[in-house]
Amino acid sequence: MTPLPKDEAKHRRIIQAAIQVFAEEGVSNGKIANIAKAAGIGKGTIYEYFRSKTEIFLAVFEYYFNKLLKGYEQLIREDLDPTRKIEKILDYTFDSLDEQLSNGSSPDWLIFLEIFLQGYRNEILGDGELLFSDTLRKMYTLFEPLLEEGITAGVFKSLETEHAIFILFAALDGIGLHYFINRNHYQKELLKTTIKEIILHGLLKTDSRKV
Amino acid sequence: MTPLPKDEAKHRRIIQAAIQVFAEEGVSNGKIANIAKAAGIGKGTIYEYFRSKTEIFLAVFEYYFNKLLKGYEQLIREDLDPTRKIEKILDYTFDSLDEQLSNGSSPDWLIFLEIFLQGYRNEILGDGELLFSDTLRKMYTLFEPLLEEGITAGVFKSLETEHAIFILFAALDGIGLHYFINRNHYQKELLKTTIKEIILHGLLKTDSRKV
Amino acid sequence: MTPLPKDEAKHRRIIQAAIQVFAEEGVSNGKIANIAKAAGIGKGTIYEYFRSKTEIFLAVFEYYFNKLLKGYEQLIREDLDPTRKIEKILDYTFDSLDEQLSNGSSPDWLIFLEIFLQGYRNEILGDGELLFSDTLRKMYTLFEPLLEEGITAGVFKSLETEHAIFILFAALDGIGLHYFINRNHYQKELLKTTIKEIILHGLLKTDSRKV
Amino acid sequence: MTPLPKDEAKHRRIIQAAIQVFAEEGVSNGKIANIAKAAGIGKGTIYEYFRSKTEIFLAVFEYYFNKLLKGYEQLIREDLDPTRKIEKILDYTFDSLDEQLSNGSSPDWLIFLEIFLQGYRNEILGDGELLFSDTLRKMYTLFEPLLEEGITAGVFKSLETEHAIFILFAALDGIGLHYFINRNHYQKELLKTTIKEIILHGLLKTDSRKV
DNA sequence: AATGAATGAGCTTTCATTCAT
DNA sequence: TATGAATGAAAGCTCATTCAT
Repeated sequence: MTPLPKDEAKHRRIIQAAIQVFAEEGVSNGKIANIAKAAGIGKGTIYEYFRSKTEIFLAVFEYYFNKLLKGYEQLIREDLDPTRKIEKILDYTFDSLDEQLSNGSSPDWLIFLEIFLQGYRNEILGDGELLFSDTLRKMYTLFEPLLEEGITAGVFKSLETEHAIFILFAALDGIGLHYFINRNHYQKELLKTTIKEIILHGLLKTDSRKV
Repeated sequence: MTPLPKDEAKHRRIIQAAIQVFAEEGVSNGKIANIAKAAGIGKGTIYEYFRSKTEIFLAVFEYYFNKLLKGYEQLIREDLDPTRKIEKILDYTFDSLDEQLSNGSSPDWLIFLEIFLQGYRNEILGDGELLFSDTLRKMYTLFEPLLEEGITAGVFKSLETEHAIFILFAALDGIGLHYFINRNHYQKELLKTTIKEIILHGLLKTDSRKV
Repeated sequence: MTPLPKDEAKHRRIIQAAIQVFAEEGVSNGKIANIAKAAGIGKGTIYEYFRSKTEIFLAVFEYYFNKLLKGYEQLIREDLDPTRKIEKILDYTFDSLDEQLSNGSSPDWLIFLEIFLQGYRNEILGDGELLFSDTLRKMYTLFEPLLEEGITAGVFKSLETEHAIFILFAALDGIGLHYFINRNHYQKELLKTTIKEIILHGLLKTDSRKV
Repeated sequence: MTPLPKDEAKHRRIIQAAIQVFAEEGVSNGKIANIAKAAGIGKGTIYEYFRSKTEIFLAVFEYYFNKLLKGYEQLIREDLDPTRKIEKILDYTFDSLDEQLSNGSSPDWLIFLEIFLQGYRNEILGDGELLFSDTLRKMYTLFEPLLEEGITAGVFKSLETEHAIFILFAALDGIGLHYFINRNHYQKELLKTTIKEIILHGLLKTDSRKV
């Protein structure tokens, strides 16, 4: 009850086709027939590789998740001081969004979100495994060492890491999403600088608490 | 192409019913028949008030948007110093999320997001009016005076307001969404304090730039 | 979870259409679309009256069962001596088969059998309620009083009624089925006489056991 | 349009596999893929031995028919008086049914019937050769000598053999089928005795016609 | 104005059959 | 000769929408 995939390349092609179709038609609106057409295969062939539409959802979700994870993991492993790393993570997020958009303009982020929402609702409603919120938390934890490193080094404030990292990731996600939606109305570089400024140095001009 | 509604109360009841159904079944999965049932009216009657399911989407979206807008507008109009206002906005966001969840736990935020995604996709693809991204920007602008006030008063740094406010709102949205999804894994009060700390005073322990 | 049927007449019309289609195409081969067409309604309408194809099976089965039951019940209630009743039951079986065949020649008996087989298999395999074999036994019991009456009256041998009646009914069923299949190769009247002869007086010329 | 089979053993293995699959899934529901799996060969190989699923049906039918025929033929050829032969035929029918059921409980009789029904319907509807009802009559004739022998010997009444044998076989078939379905509710030995009693000596206590 | 029975386009999924290897 | 990946016709079922009452 797992070994369906035969031709690994075709398996990937179907996922790519699904992404394309979901991007154009929406996730719960995306038709299997169109995925097949986009993949250049017969409708029935889809079912040689995936047991159901839901299984395609999950595969697409996993694909994105791993892509995201890999990108961030690499950054976090780099030998840089924590402040610089945060800056790079921010830059990376914006840049990879832009890249996605130029590469055919398929709004990947939305697909991810849409699958997530659908899966998450099922999760709440009792069906489905606790996949989605767990997955998300796996993402947060990825960033924890970064924060801990900075705190240990005495560069960052000694915030409660678990909650602080949640905030940073969630904020980044929100900013990414909104940037994506409004990409034509804001200047990327200015956004990047401003975010760094606020996150690193805060909104207040003078820190009234300093001794 | 506008004057359908006759009985204003019934019109509202349908929207409420739609929210309830969308919350339980998802937006593109929510059935008109169930909306009618939840509203206590006949299936056909829905079509006396809305021309199509899409029109219901939009009405629900508008309803949420106005609710959000009203909540934030009120806060922004209050006679408080800008720093305190930002704190109240944060508190309000978390508290109203919690309230939504306790009131029957129907995940309103998700509905908003789901409708948004769907509408936004159509926007990109050329159908549909430029409603969604414009709407969003209307939201941002709401916060602008708050920032300007703080800058003028010399309390906030003199950031480029348009971009700064975009960031603050987007971050808040992301944090709200993730909090919603993970509400059982984090402590609300600790989150609130940490967010304020980071946004207001920044992540760095000592501001190397201070004179 | 029962009150689907609205228009009783249409409900019956669908069952009739199903019988017709099952007769022509077979039970598991009979298409919903064709049932709809035969009933002169839309495909979707079927599902306003039946939740699934299986539910149509069962309704058709029930229809036949009740028809059979009613026919035999009436005969058994008649005020005749037991021997004569057995003869009438036999006559009735043959005559109603012939009537079915002349009325458009749709082989109802086969449909009954086919549904039975399908349902019975599911029964064996664990799905499905113990409907079919129970139903069948309800049929047998119907004939029990007839036998008991004859025994009490000293006309029939004192056989173990439960088993004897099983045999008589099963034999009748078999004979009915085979007659149906071979109706053009045998003479009805001769069959009827011969059956009565064998069942009532036995195959042996001289009953060697007689005292 | 006949010479497909190459490897006789594999041909038989496919038939056996088909029986197994039909027994579990039903005839029109039985999947070629599963037959192949059960036969331990590739799906495509089936088509080297059979042109279509229908051809498999027919082969299975033929297989059963020959098995039945052989069993009864053997009994009829035995050197016993006609009365005893009838008794043995009855015993044999019950015993081989029981044996089938204990041998993995696959309901072979049902498969035979199901294929028969399907084939017979096509026969009626004009497709298909006149295979099924002819086949059945071949079965009846098998028993004719038995009856003739008894009549000639003066043991049996001088009934019209063709019709009488039809009745005896049809009754036996019905009894077999019903016994199969209700095998847990009746006592085999009691059934056997009662059947013999009724068939041989008739239902009536005193034969009023005897001189 | 309100209804819900009727509808059919359209969806996912299945599976007998083909055919390149 | 044997295979199983590929296929698409076809089937059951859903549901937004219509419209007679």
